[in-house]
Amino acid sequence: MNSYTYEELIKFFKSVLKKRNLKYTIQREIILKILYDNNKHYTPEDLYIHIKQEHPKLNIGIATIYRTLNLLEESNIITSISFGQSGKKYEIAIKPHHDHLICDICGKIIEFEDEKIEKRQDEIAKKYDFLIKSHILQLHGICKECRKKIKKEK
Amino acid sequence: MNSYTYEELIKFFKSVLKKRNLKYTIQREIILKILYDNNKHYTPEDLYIHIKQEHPKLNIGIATIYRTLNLLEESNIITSISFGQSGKKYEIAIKPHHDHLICDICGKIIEFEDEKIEKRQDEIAKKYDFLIKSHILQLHGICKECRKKIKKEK
DNA sequence: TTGCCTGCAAATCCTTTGCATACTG
DNA sequence: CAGTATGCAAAGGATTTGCAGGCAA
Repeated sequence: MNSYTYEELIKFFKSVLKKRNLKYTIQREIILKILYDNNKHYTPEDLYIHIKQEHPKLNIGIATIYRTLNLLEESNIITSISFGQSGKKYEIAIKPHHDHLICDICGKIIEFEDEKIEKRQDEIAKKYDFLIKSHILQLHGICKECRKKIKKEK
Repeated sequence: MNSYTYEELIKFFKSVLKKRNLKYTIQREIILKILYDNNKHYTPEDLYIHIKQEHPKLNIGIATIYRTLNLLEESNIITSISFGQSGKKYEIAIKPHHDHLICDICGKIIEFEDEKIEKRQDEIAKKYDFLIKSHILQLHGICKECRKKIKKEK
């Protein structure tokens, strides 16, 4: 699948900014870079703390983070999601379609890709007359190693 | 659609209440009934407005709705989810697993169920020797109505 | 130089909490 | 009757906005 390099992503971001007569600032760059480099979900607060630590000389405000996240989300460069009690979390949207097996015990992530599922998704979209832009598929559970460990403990 | 009848659900709810020494009130009943009857995702505000209209004589407070939703979520009777700009939405949890088509423009959520995808997931899990406990499948994009709107605006 | 951006603080919105009264079991 | 639940209003958090100075194009 077509993964974006960081350079390609920046290029895309800059073209979005240009179209909307907006500017490329160091704050916007840093936020996007963190989200790109670390394949994790961040709350605005997470990002704020991360930036304070990594860039102590930069006196960033939380408002800038909110504004930037909203801008990136509108531009479909990042997406947000929230389940249960957890707050809203953001992650890069423009990435290859890596689906995930996630072990809820040890946190290990196994990536996979499956043609059959992708194809079936397209059929479903057609049925509902829906234009798919991206998708998220996560299978949560317990990996082989953790199941072994659990057995031993018993 | 729901695997539980309303009576079964109420019975389950009452047993939860009993265990925790809590009481079965008209407010709790109404909220659960709305979520059961209308197979939709509600924000607390949505529910508040709905109840004000359907039960004008009942002077319900928004705090009660929040408290009840938290109680129902803790009890795993409902679940919450939030995508994109939309706030947190609640729906009945005790029903067959289903996945989501999410319109990134208007925030509408279309639910679907697909045997083929579920089956394929099991095959993938077997391949990696992984025990699936749950999964998340979201197809993001633009719904029919929003595509129409966009066309008109051009 | 011309706006857009930023940090700050104030404002706003959403959710939770404290309290006195009402209700369930 | 005891103890929980409710509505109300106030408190608490999270997010947005207004503003004056700073910066990208």
